Amino acid sequence: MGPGRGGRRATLADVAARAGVSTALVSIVMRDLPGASPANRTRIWQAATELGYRPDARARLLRSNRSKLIGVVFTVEQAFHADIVTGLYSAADNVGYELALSAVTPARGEQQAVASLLTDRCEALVLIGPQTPAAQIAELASRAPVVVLARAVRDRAVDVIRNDDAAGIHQAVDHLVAQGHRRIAHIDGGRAPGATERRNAYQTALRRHGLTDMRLAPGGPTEGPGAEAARTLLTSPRPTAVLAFNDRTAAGAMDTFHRAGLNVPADMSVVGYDDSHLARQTHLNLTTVAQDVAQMAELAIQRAVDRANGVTVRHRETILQPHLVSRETTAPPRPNPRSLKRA
Amino acid sequence: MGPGRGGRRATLADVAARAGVSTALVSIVMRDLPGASPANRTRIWQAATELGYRPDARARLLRSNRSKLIGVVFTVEQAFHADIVTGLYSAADNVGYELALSAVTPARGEQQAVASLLTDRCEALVLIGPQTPAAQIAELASRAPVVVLARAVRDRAVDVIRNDDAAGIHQAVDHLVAQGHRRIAHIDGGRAPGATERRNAYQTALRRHGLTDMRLAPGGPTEGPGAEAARTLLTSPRPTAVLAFNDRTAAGAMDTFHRAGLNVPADMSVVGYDDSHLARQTHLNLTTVAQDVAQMAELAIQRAVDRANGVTVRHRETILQPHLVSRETTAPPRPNPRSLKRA
DNA sequence: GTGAAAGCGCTAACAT
DNA sequence: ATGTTAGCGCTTTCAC
Repeated sequence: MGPGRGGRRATLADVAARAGVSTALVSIVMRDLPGASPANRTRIWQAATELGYRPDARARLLRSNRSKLIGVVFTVEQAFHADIVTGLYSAADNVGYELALSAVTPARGEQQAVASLLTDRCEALVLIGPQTPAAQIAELASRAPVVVLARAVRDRAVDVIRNDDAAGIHQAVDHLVAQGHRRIAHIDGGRAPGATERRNAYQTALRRHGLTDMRLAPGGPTEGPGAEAARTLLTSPRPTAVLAFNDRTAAGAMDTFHRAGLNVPADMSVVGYDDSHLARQTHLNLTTVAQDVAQMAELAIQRAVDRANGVTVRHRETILQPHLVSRETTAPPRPNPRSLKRA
Repeated sequence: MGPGRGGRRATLADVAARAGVSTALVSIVMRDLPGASPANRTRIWQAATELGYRPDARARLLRSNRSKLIGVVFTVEQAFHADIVTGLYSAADNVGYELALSAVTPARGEQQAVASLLTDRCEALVLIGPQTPAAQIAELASRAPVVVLARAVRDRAVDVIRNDDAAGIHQAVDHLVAQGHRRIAHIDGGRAPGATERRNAYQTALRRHGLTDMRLAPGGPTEGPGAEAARTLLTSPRPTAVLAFNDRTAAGAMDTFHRAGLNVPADMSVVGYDDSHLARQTHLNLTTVAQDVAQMAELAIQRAVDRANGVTVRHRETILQPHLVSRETTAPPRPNPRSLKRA
């Protein structure tokens, strides 16, 4: 039975000794490189298995001076970040890289998360929706290639992959207007990355449709602020549709509406943003603006690897087109009793 | 200005050369060990800063043959896991360890997550709510100390930190019964870790109160199943209270109730489990059974470090007492509408 | 196809 | 207080 855990972990040398070959040969076999006879291949694999040998990542990387590691900074509570991390894993795997995850928690800032990644000798860093000021991110970029995901950072030194917030919001507004909505409110994301872009786009979009009845409610990127902001929208004249900063904001808002006895979408349409796994939950079934997470992840890894290998990259900023996913939280408004009276 | 990124990263030797001292001395200073003159300390720090020097974790750990690394396997979409990870970071920090995070995603199994941690030479592994069969976990434990969090695993080889599910459920039931509820349903967690324990405890607890009117709805650990299960509870005779497997299940159920025009808690009381950050969201404000996450995290790290250092640990399984947090989703049932008949 | 030997960047003994 | 030296486990020439 297995190696137990009493003694030292098995090393390359142990395997070599047991197989009666040199360490160099074992190294070749373990990495599946050409240059070893089939006979030795099997013999070495067997010895390795018997000893429960696992290569030591530290030593390997120290020697080859390539960590094949991409550092990822994400916020542990953000559902959308989780979706992206999922995508990053597959993308990295495809190009032979590993991910080093470093979480931002209420007690662990982005600085700290980044510092540990640097110590790990990541070849590049991917920051998901970072809150760090652009100047600091730029400075970081002088130490390692940096790819920023889901946030706009205008700096020549950092790569950015993000979605076209304006386009997404416009699609959402177009959708609502096409259904006949005229009073469309927006619950914004406060200081969250992308909030400003979406807020501005909301205003532009309404104007473009000749709608002057704007209703902007200060919100935030989570359910709580969404629910609270929604309460302020209950007062007459109530909007017939709400565009939320993201899916979580939307979920919070819907909760408020349901509690107030409103039916979504009959009495109130709601649109989210992100198409996170939350939106797809059958009980929410939220109409939302989808960012192509898989593609974002793929591009981010691609970019990170290219930079790490000194490939010259042309576009520092890649802006992806989002698309509306129409589910069941939007519908034409039903005639408002008060406007009927007026008519 | 900084080091730029054209050349090699600075090494200990570079710093030593620049400061005009030996590498050993630099090593001492970088680790803040006693044994260097204040004069050299400042000189070395300055040289290091000028060169933008960062110690290489790999080399350091390779040499000292202690990785000071605790591997953590978690599921990226689970809110409760996120809470635990947050706690683990602080706990590890307190004892001078780092965390190596390895996520389980829809496309990346627990096996794979564990394998990468093993390659990283983590001194111990913490598995959060793993789904892996006990036998495999036991086998893993022969390769490295393993601490399992939030799941029962009866095996001499692995440490377990979990909460007393039975006690938690009993508290919840006691709370509801004290408020006057007699028809209490349970939406279970399906095959999720802890689901069986909670389901059994529900039945025991009701019996203990002489309540024979059980209503067990098959659910799951997320909102979707919770919402769906709740629909089956709407039929008469409706329960007056629902005990959900966890907070997410509860959130899904509440959503269904609100849509059905029920008021929580007036028409239906709801209790969750975990006291995840979700439960604390002001819009939910969920009565729930709280596991002390900080303490779980602390104990897990403690245990992991002890094992890694060969300390003999007495209790392989530590069972924490949860406690009920009474918020605003529970209240005494109001008289059955059928008897009031629209009064 | 295979092996010997020289490091990767660092720490830990042991000198001085 | 400071320097010298020998590796940690691995990959990579460069011989054979």
